[in-house]
Amino acid sequence: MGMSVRDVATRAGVSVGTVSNVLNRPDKVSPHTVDKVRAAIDELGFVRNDAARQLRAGRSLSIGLIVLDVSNPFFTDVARGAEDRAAEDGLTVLLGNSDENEDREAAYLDLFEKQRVHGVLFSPVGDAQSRLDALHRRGIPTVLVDRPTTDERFSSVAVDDVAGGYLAARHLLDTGRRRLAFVGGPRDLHQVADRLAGATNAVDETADATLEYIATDALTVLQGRQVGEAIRERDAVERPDALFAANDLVAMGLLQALSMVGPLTVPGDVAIVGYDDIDFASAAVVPLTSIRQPSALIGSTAVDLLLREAEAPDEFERQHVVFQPELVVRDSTAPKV
Amino acid sequence: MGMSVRDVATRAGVSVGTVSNVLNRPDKVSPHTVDKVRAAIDELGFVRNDAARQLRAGRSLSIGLIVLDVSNPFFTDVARGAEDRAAEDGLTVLLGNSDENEDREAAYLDLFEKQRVHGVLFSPVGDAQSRLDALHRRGIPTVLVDRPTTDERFSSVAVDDVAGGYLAARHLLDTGRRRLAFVGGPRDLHQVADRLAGATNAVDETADATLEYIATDALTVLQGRQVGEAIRERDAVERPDALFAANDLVAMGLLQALSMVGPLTVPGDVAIVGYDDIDFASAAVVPLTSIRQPSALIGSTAVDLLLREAEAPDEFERQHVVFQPELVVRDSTAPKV
DNA sequence: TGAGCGCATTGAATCATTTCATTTCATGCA
DNA sequence: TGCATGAAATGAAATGATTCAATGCGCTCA
Repeated sequence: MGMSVRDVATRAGVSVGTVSNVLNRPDKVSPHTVDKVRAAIDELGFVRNDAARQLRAGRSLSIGLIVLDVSNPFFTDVARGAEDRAAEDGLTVLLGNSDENEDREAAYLDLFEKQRVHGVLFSPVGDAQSRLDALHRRGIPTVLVDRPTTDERFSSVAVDDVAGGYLAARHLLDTGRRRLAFVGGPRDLHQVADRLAGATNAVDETADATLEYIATDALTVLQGRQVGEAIRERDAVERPDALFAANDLVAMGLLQALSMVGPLTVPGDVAIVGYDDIDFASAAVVPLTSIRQPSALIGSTAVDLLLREAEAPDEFERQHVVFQPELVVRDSTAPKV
Repeated sequence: MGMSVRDVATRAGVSVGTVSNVLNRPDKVSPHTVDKVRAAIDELGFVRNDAARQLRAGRSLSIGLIVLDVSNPFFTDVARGAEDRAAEDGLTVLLGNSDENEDREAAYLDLFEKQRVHGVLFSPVGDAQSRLDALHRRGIPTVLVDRPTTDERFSSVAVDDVAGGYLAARHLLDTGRRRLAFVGGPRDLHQVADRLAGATNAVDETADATLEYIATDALTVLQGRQVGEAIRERDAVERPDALFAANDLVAMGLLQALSMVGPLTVPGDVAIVGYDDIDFASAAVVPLTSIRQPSALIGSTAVDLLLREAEAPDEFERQHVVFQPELVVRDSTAPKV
């Protein structure tokens, strides 16, 4: 228990400096000595103490990542991308789940600061201005994730939700639909606003097409089901022939309500497009057409920007990376027959 | 930047020892001095360096937690319970996602050891014998989560899956069903084996009841759908009138296949019980009866045992805590009319 | 007045690692 | 043989918070 470099040094008959060199720059040490030291490490079961390392180094070997919801596959994929990229530089990702709660978010930021992380990646709850100001004031490299910004103090990595909205609506129009409806809310979520804006752009290009906005209180299956039930009751002339849901959960609710009961069919009477391309989307009763985001790439890119900023905080130009989403076509939008 | 207790001490005109006392035992310091020191801390923006604290203390202020799948709501609830309990003792939970991958699991264990965590909570991948042996050899307090064991070297916190299986089957029998089928696999998952065993016990108590085992390769929606489609095609005499799925995802697949197409209804022709009571379960087309596990309680209890062991490693008697699951009745098992 | 008490404060030592200026030593070359 | 060279190894210093034995100080009471 509690073996230190000093114990290893004694055992191997060398100095502590040499043990440290074996650990960090084995090429600077003669092969014979390296062997002796490695043998001593094994015999004693020595495990490096990260705290001492970090104290000496002035900062930790980790990056903090705060997501809005760990159980959302989008964020777990982002985390995976970040971990893999960080591992390339021998760094670890500390994962915090804010659960859209500002107090939890603030608690994680405090923790990360005490831990002297290299920097923080995060998807802020609300506008988080005060917390962002504090991070900037303290000079902690910070990259905003899935949150477009023009703030020049921070880099950001996001996906073009306007383009995603356009893709979805364009696809519906291309497959012959004309009476579109966008389902989602609340409208002050930037994802909702942007996706709707993109859809609007596409509809505006097409003379005889219309787009209705149907608001929900949240992006959940239940909310989608309720909207779906309301739509089911409408007269045929009032009914949209295509629905674009702000995310896959809402889309699944719509699908359930429309296809379960009554005479309507998907995609026969109504086509549905979701957003996020979660696993459930392809496993739905009618496999769901959706918009896929390059989640892992978002994570790795964010780490990349973070490390570059951490290396040269003054010179590094903050960047705003925006990825393009991708349309994944499945049965729920097959053309009308 | 880089303010230390020394800077704070200078600013406040006191010694470093006093600053430390203000931080850790403010009642031992005169109120006037406390104010001076707090003011200096604010003015300088001093943030404690965890690495130095941990170095001195000999161990970190955290507990490691490794789960099989962060996106499974069961595990995020466990994590929440653990975090809350740990916070009571001023500790942090480092969350690692093994994703049922032994290499990732091993990497997290290494990390936690270098960090000198208080101990490790984990839900091992496979039998993990070698990793468990290593933890024991090094004297790292370890609590197994959601993994019943009789191993006297480790405490464990789990849910009685046999009882859960019994509850589910008993409920189906009580509501008048007689031809039961259990759907799930692979059978070497202890959850699958135990839940099936419990269901078998219940069926054995009832003279005219039968239980069929229908295997799946994994516990996913898709696998459930496939089984559901096969059942839909059976002749009425061959068809079960009640299905008990090894988890809610499988149950949802079954529900989709049975209730979407064809003449069968749920619960009219076939009743369905799931397991885990995930959010989706109550939002399904037919709200799903399910077995709920006290997930947060599992997490907090595990931390509890861990801390008691960490305090007195030699005296503390390892414990095997087993919680009882709970039946949550919804529409999918309404009695036959 | 001075001994005795207790609260408040001090600051050197400690934790484990890394770094780097210095030392050691073998080798090659004149 | 004497000297220069450079690779290898050394060990003291530094990182920042905490602890604890020692000290200071104000007060009471004889």
